[in-house]
Amino acid sequence: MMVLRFAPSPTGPLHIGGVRTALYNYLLARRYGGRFILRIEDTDQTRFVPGAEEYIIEALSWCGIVFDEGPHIGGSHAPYRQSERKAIYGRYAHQLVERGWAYYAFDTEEELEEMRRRFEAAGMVAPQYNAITRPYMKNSLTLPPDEVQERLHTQPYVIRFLVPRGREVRFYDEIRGWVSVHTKEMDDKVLLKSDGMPTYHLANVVDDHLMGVTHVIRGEEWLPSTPLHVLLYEAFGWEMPKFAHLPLLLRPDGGGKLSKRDGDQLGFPVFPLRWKDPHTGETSEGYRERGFLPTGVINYLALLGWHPAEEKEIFTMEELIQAFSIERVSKSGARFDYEKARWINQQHLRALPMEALLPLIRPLWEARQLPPVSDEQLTALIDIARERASLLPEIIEAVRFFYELPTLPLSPEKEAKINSSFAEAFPAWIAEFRSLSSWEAHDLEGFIKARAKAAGLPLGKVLPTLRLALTGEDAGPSLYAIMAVLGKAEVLSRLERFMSVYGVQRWV
RNA sequence: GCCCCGUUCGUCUAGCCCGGUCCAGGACACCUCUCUUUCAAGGAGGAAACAGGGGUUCGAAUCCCCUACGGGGUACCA
Repeated sequence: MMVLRFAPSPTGPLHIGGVRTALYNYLLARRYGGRFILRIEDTDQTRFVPGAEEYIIEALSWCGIVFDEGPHIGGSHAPYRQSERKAIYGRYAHQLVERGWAYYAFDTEEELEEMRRRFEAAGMVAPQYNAITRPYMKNSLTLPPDEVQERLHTQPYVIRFLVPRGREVRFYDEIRGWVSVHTKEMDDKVLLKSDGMPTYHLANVVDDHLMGVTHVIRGEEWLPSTPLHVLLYEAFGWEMPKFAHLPLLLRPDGGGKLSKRDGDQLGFPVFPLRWKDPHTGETSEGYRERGFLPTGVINYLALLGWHPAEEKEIFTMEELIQAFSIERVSKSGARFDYEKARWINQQHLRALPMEALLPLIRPLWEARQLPPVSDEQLTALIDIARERASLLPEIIEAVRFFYELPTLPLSPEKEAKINSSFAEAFPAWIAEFRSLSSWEAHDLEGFIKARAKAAGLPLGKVLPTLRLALTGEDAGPSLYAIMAVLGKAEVLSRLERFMSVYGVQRWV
């Protein structure tokens, strides 16, 4: 059975690139009826951020990405927080030492620093802990056995991987094909830190094995350390999962990968949900708060680096699951295009049935403390506005006329669009509106068209003035629909209000 | 510096593995026209790309090599 996992570290909010990684894992798991695990990689206790794990879970849940196992729901491989699995890694690390694949190292931070300085002075660019420098360091390979035993009991130590000499490590990446690296390019990475916690490399390999993970889909930043992971699988004698390294999400200006720190400095959110930094108190907006639909975000993200076999762009999650395949993921980094994300969201917004849209709009309406509206009224307003909205709040903005009287007098530019001959005829029109028996949009349209024709006025002169009088705007939804939702009394009152400012005398 | 990965319209990409059907297809954005009281939406059309150089071949976006550029990695971070 196929088993996939998403393994974020709770060092802050999950950014949009992380959501995409989770999504691809999820899609593949669902596509082949596999299991999907959430694992929290919190092995760096110094970087722990309160609330981050909860944020990650809520964000993915909002996106519609659901797990079969995880810290929030349990499962047969619990616990799912690496900090709670600490003892496991220690055992495996020592096992590697016994087998000769790893060794103890006692060098202090200062000694490591000193080593780097020395080798840099000798012309080395970025000295590493490897076959060349290792002999000069304090570790169980250079120190006499009794001293090693002594130090093991009296001072902190780490366990480092002993990179074998003279080997070409090859592995097949499902997206990139064969990748190979020579062990002379690798360094003796720390496997177990002096606080007893594992580093990512050890923890990820041990957990993936223990949890039966069959496919590791992660960001490209892990590609260079995959040879180490390959060697670890070999050292343990475990079967390797398949690897796929996703191209990175790049900043729109192309200058590097989209990072958490970019915040919404770029003019669009980089987080799924709003995040308030517990240390600085800074908040960053999320896609949810911007008014994106989760399906819209997911759809856009799916297309950022993956292309379906057919030329189709709008997908539901279910359709994505059916269409997804790792072979069609592209190799190169993708820049984030906020305009296209909006367009895709618009497509989803239009496809959303009213029953689903209404409960999304009502809380926004209420949060703005707008006048109370019945479901019928709100439905009518949404109907009027949804065609021209890409984001949820735009629906409310498009019906501003409903809850806000036009500002009179109008701006000079708008004033210039008032048709004087029609303004002159206003009193007569108002009287006739008042005597109308039906106030349905369709009937209003019929009446206005007929009445304009009779008066010899082109619609293009009548409607803009009427719109200005009723909404204070020179553009917007169908005027007949606007009149209908506004209701007869309100329309008449606004027309009279308009007349009181733009009375006939001004136009004679 | 070294190592790894990448490079098709402004952007996301199709095509590349299995050379000819590609004077390179789609989408967003842009421009024009159309519909419309207006703004959107819709419809029609347009401009817009194979990083450069060498090979291989009758023929290369597609295969090989080099160069350039971009990105990632190079921590007791993930």
